[in-house]
Amino acid sequence: MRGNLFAVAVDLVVLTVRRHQQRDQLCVLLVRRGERPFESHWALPGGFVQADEDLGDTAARELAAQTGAATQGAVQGHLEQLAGYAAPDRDPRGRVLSMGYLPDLPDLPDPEAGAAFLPVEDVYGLAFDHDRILADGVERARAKLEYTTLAAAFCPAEFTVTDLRRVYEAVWRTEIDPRNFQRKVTSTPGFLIPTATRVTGGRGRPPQLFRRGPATALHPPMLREPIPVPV
Amino acid sequence: MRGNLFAVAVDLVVLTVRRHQQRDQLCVLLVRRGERPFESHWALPGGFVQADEDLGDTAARELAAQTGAATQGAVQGHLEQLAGYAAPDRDPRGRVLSMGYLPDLPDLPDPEAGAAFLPVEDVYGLAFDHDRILADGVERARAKLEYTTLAAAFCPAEFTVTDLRRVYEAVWRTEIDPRNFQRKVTSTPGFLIPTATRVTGGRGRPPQLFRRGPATALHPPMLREPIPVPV
DNA sequence: CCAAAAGTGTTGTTCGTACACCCATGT
DNA sequence: ACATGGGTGTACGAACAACACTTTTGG
Repeated sequence: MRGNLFAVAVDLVVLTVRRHQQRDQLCVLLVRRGERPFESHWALPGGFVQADEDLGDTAARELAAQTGAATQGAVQGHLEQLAGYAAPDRDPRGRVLSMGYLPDLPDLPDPEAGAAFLPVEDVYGLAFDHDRILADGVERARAKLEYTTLAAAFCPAEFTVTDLRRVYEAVWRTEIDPRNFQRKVTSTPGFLIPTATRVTGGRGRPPQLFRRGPATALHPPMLREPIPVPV
Repeated sequence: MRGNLFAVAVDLVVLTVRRHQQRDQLCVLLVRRGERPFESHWALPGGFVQADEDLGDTAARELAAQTGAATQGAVQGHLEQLAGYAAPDRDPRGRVLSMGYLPDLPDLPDPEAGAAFLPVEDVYGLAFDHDRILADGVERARAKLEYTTLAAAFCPAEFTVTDLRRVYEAVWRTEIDPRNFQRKVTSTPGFLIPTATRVTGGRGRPPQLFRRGPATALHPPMLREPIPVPV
């Protein structure tokens, strides 16, 4: 069998929306490397594929290790492959191919020591080519908000339409008309399930609380820009 | 460095539209394997990543080897990564990770001996997990017709609106209203460039001939189904 | 003239945007 | 009362489906 031999790794782009510097921001889970190369640099969590593992197995195992094993069951089937990265010089130790993975999962617990959620806008200089993998993951997540119900996974178990809108606004860095957004998401069957309770204590009219519905696709999709008119 | 070692390969899903059994059909380039395992089975063209090659380099090299080196220059930058496949038992020789690639290229010459374009609908039982890779490639190509001008790459250098429509119909296995299709594609700026010549010899009114324009995106996209109403 | 294929005009519907307006609560 | 945020109604426009209709060739 011709060809060079590679170590194969999986790197995770774990995204969430957190309040940072007085606004909701898209954040990514990073870990501080404890060994060379890139010792003490931030990096995406990940690890090598072991014997008898498929890529998704490795991704699920690493995800459970980083975010608490409790979520492992719910994680299966919600891991999306991003792309493969295999530039000859991407790892000084030798040839390593890394597969990027993007998990779609509900709101996450706070990270352990040595790990943190940092706003993607402030992140530069990650280890290896992780800046690139992160950029691809963010772009994929942005695209998925358009045609899937992924945004609801960034919210807590119960949330308001405004919470959901803030997810879109944080991920896309745009402003969305609250009134049209309301109609759009509440009229999509299976996206949001109303609960009996309402929120109290806020300033205005108490909003309705919703849970995630069974729908995964958005038809028609949510539009990201005010239509790029082709003239 | 922990983890198992893999050979890394690239497999190409080279698609084209050809006339087969009296109708235009989406066909894929396959090669007959000359060695074990899966000797004499059909397989996707591909090969192993060599030293100092990145994945795209390997894909471009294999593509040039299979379709004639003449196209190599035009091929750069038109290779889209599909996904990585690394099931532990996908290759009996040992652990092999394969990256699928989908080239977007203009109409192709006839294949060499030992290779053929076969209708994707008739293809089963390819070597390794190539049935799966093919299915992923076909689905990606179908999706790309919606929002890119890829369909024009399946046509000869000069083509009619009807030629272009037949590409959509062959790839999507649907029927499209010729009149609305005409308006849609001719009104998208940069998609089609009219030429001075017209076709003669056909049965009805001679159609206008077009060349591929510079546009790569389709805004708004071409719709694939009569809108899957969510009720 | 007639059939066949190319191409245009028109109408109804769906869906998004913009924005006026009403609702329900805290202060 | 009034500010604040939640939520509804409505008018306008863009784009698509459906299909009648005109144009231009070959037989």
